[in-house]
Amino acid sequence: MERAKVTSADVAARAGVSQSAVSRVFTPGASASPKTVEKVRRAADELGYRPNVLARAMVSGKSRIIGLVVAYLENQFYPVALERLSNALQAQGYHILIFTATNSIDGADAVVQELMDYQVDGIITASVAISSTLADSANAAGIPVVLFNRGQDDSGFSSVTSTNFEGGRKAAEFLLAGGHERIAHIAGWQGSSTGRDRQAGFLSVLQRAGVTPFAMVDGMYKHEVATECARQLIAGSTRPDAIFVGNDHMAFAVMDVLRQAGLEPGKDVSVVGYDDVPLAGWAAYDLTTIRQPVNRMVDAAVETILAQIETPGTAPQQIEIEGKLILRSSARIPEGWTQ
Amino acid sequence: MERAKVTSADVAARAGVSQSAVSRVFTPGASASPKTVEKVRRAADELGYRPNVLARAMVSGKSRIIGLVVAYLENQFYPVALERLSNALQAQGYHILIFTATNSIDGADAVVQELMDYQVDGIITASVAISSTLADSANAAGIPVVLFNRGQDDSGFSSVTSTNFEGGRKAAEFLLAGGHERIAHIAGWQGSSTGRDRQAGFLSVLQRAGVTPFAMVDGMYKHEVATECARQLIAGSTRPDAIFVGNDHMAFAVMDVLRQAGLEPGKDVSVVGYDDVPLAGWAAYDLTTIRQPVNRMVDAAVETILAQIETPGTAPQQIEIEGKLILRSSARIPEGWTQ
DNA sequence: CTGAAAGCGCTTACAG
DNA sequence: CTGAAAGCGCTTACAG
Repeated sequence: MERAKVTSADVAARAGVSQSAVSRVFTPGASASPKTVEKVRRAADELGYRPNVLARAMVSGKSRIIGLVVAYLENQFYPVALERLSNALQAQGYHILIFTATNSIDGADAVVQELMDYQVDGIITASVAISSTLADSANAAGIPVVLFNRGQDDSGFSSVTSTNFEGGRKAAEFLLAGGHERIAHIAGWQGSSTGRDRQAGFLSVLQRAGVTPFAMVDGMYKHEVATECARQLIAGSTRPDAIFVGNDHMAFAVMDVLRQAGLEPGKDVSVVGYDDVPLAGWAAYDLTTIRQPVNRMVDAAVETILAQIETPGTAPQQIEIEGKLILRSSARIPEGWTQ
Repeated sequence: MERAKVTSADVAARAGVSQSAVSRVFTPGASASPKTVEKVRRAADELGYRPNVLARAMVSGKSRIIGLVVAYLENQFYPVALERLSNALQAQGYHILIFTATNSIDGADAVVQELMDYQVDGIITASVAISSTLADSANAAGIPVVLFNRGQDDSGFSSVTSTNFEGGRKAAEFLLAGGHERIAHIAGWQGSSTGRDRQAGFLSVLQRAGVTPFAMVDGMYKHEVATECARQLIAGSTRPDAIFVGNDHMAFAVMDVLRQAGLEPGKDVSVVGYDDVPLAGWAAYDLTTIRQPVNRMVDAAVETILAQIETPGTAPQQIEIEGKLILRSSARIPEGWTQ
């Protein structure tokens, strides 16, 4: 029962104008007399005509589609970012073609290649790195790429992150000021820039203070891995009195393990996370954490990618947005501590 | 520095064959001699050629794009579903064009219209209803629509839900069997079929048992609304001894409120949710809930939409998948209770 | 199996 | 402002 698609030619016939006239009426900025506009709009309404975006994309070379590669959707940070990203892009007349990837390099590559087959105007990768081969390929095709919440030095791409090194420092300073003596770190995935930077910032402060971390392991940004790490951390005869965890998602797992072992976060063991996802503010966790200002990060990503798309020649930029420490009850607050 | 796009004509020239030959080599099922295939593949590789999906879509009338409308991304149920949906569709060579919507009818309508402009092969709406006007329009265009986690009687669309009425019954039976006497219900949004069905099932059991609900309010599927509802529920001189909450996302808010008031879920007040999102299984909540088998729901949605796309004339179906009660510690378990 | 040609539904110079 | 025409990059009958 599929009604034949109505095209601009159908509208033209009904309105008694040329097909080009119809096109102009639907092209912002094109010129048409009020009378033509009127006739065309009426005919279009009667016929239920809407321009075929794909055809427009073919001839104009602009698809108004942004490819988005995401992973780690269990981590609340990403759905929240995705929602805002989609809204911001929709408001500008762009839409998101979404690809889910594993966190392996290969996974992202295959997916980005497919993205390019769709003639996307730009690509945003969230929490995913891509190979330099593919980087070259995107660059050659003139497709801007923005790395979201991940940096990649060699790529020549734009990136938007929080000040991860600085965030790691803040966590360490806070924990040190709290008088903790056995500070452990369950790090973010060491295969990612964010995991490495947070850890490096954290270590830099400890080192300058002459403190050796109680323990340091890679939590891989995975809930189950963090659970296992936390179990082992508290299994020995001496335990950490503080744990800096590479992101909130893992910190929740750590807090669950502590409580099940009868340890109270904030009292027996201080826990500091990274991100400040909504859940971190819920009473069940009330997690002290370094906030990644997701809204500002998204806005920056949108701004930079649109600039590169709409003003060819715009240079890629590496944007870092400061994150601040959010004090809650999961970690002891140093006497007289002021941000 | 944008290298000119390489087209099938470029490849043809280099391979010394016609443009049609190149097209055939890249069209699954088309005929080409081994020698042609060899020459074309080599030339394509050397040039870095990949078919333009948009051009293919235009002529074939198949975009291999599925439009997805989502909302409520803070509720963990949806990101989890989205991830699996995207993976399942990618595996079949389809991709998702994502639109975020508010939960208002108008929002979804505007968005679905835009989706159709992209010539999507099908539309999946998660947690969003669409108007009958738009339903007509999608039907007329022959675009299958699948409602995910939402039903809509009049639309003639496919839908995939869990057995919501039955789920509401189960919750009520469980709570009654547990000897609770003041059972409240913070319902899912009454503007949605899921919210209404769960409530109706719940009420049907209470009614047959001659029990009047202690209180019944609409939590709108919103965390903050549920927080407020819970506060009021426990503010009076008599309190509920059990609360059935329309989904897990709201149940978490309820548990937070109870604890902050010094009430222990599962002991002072039983809480039962709906969904069984991953967080429900984490120790901090350990929420008793009716599981919506998200994987099976997604698989059913994919199956039905692909059937309708690839075999025109396939009738829409309303699929209901059974959800079972998951026992955890947030609600008292009746003596000798067996599922 | 293969090439020449038409056509998918648009936008955009080009003349008028 | 407007129409005729070319062209975006493909697929697909149609002959051979």
